[in-house]
Amino acid sequence: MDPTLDSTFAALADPTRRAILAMLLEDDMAVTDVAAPFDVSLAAISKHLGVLVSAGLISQEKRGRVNWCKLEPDALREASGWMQAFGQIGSVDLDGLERFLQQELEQQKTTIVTDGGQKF
Amino acid sequence: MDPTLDSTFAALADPTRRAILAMLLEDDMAVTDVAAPFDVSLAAISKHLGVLVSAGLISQEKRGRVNWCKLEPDALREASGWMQAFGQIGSVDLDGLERFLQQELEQQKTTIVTDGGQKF
DNA sequence: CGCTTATTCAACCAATTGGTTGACGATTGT
DNA sequence: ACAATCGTCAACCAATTGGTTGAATAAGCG
Repeated sequence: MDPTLDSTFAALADPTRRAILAMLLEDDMAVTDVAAPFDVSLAAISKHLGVLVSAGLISQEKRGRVNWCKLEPDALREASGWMQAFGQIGSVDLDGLERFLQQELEQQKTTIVTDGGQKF
Repeated sequence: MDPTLDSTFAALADPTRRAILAMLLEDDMAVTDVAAPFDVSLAAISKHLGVLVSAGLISQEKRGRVNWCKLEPDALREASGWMQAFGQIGSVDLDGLERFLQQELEQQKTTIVTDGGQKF
């Protein structure tokens, strides 16, 4: 609703929410399907999705009884722009980024599978 | 101490801490000088600086009785990369990234990494 | 040595966060 | 009509966060 830098960074600070974003990168998903790989309650995931909606990082559209979640990557632009102010970062190697992204996604899934839902 | 994406984003989620980082962009500063423009106690700023140190976004070096704060922009690199991976997907190479993710998923199904080292 | 400056520490407080469970409204299928 | 499914809501709980104040530590100064 009021996507600020605060809410964007706060939303990204949680690994479960970052994993959700990575999942939504591949396809729009129903809330239940988003929740499936995680070892927390559906209500907890519903809350996480609410945080992501508030930050403008995803949108939800209810069709029938299914609430579809859709990535809104534009919301990252403002936060990304803030970081560009720190010019020292330099240009980005996209291949490296993809590997990095994939690694985190994979680590999320691995943690979920092997860790029995411990806190990460 | 163990700068993760979690701690980096969490540190950036606070506007006071972002302002501190912007100040340190121009010069290294003593804690007292960092605190000067803010309308909160020195102890509060000291805590904020502690959060930034834990996230690896700054370092502190005590010379005499003055604790100098120095920006460490490297810590922003992986966070910035994570975000830009999303931000550029729509305009750049969504299909390519999806193929990459899918391919890597298949590859890593066999080599399950239980990396406790939490690099991200 | 004693005063002042610089900074952290410790205890406390209110608000927020991430999680739970159970009840509930709404939609779909038989 | 009835039951199952989808998802949110409300109440609760423990841990964390951002803030306070006051005492404590440490270093420079006259």
